[in-house]
Amino acid sequence: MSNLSISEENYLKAIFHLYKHGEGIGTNAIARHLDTKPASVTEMLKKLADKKLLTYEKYQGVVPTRKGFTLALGVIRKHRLWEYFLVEKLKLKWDEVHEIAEQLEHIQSDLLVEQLDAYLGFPKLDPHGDPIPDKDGKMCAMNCCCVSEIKPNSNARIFGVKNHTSAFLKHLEKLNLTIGKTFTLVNRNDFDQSVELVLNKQTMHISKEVAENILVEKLK
Amino acid sequence: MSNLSISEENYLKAIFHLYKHGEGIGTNAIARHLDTKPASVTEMLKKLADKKLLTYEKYQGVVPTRKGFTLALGVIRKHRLWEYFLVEKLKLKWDEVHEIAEQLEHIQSDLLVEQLDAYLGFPKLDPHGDPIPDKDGKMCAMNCCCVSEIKPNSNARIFGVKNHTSAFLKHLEKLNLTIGKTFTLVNRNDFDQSVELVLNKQTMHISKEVAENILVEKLK
DNA sequence: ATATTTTTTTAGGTGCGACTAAATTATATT
DNA sequence: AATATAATTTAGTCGCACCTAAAAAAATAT
Repeated sequence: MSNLSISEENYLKAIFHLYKHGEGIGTNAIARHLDTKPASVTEMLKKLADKKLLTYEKYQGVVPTRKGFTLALGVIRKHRLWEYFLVEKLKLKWDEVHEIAEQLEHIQSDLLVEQLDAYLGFPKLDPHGDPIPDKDGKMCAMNCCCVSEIKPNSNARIFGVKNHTSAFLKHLEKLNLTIGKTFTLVNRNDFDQSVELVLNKQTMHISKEVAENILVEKLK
Repeated sequence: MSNLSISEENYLKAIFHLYKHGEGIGTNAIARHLDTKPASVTEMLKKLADKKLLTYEKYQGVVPTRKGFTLALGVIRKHRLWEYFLVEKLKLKWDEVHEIAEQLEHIQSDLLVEQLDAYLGFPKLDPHGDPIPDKDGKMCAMNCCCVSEIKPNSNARIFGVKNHTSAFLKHLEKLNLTIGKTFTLVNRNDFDQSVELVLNKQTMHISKEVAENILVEKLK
């Protein structure tokens, strides 16, 4: 029975995300992700290594083990199920749920999670377009990319977001750039990487920062 | 903004319950309630007194302040709403929800609580018959007593329970003594305070311990 | 290849919430 | 009222998860 503290779960989650985004899992990166200091990370890595949740050698970085992976996925599963619940059942807005789910993801009860999943109808995607791992950690493959990666003159449908902060999501809401919307990217400006797109026959400008954080699936 | 730790919330809750049941709020009693040691309680009482959640003077015991009272009620509200949710929506059994609600009650988000309450239809009672405080801390008055307090030859309807442990609730389930059931108490045995009652035309015996933990409303 | 910068680790400390053992105060008994 | 018992508090520790400052190793630049 591996019962982890909230901190330990958060470390595993952070390491998982860095690993998946191929960002290189350094002490510094983890610290930035968790809003903590590198020295604290080093200590925790030793503890997690003792528990066989990752392999760690001084100065050599970190590799999660299968067990660590599985536990991280379990936390992510809970986070995304709760987000789905909060939006679909409790009618919270997509920019209101992240902080709450950060708390709910640490509730320990397998029974609870499985019943919640069933109650929600085994959803595949959370309100931000992220795939929800099933009971066995499997999740649907994602075939999407950032707006900053698609070519001018292509059509795309908004699939999800990379940034989950309330500020960003509210901004998207204001621009009417929500999940499911389709648009045509008409131009990318070389000097600042901002893009022009047409949505509902209206032309709009979005900054590089915004473009990098919107995930789309290409159409046709 | 008074943001309490989980420990602090648990102390307030324990003190509230002792206070309400008129059990005398001693360091010892609180420790027993929280499965901790009296010395630890003393320290925490000082901290809670500093935060004006109770008044405390050495060796003189404790009195919760209005603020402490309100915060305790808030935690209890959340506990009971979550229990209701777990049973009514997720279909957990009444003996499976207490532990989980002990965790969920510490989730911090006013918005979440109010939406949950609305989603559940503003329930007045939780699955164990305990009243759920509303937004303002008001809850319906309870007019019930223990089976150990009613007289032979009276009819009663089961209203709730005092003991929330899984063991006790499973026991009741087995005896078919669940909320809403009505019975006639036919006799109380002097030597062990056990009682005989008739439910669905069947006579059954229940121990003093069980009788003390079943709440009933008297009929006719 | 050496020097500089960045990253990572160690050493030593802090606050929280628990603990044990010992001292103190309150309560009950005779 | 004196004494025994029970409740409470103090004093001193501990583990966890964080911190800062300084040392060590790795990466980068010259």
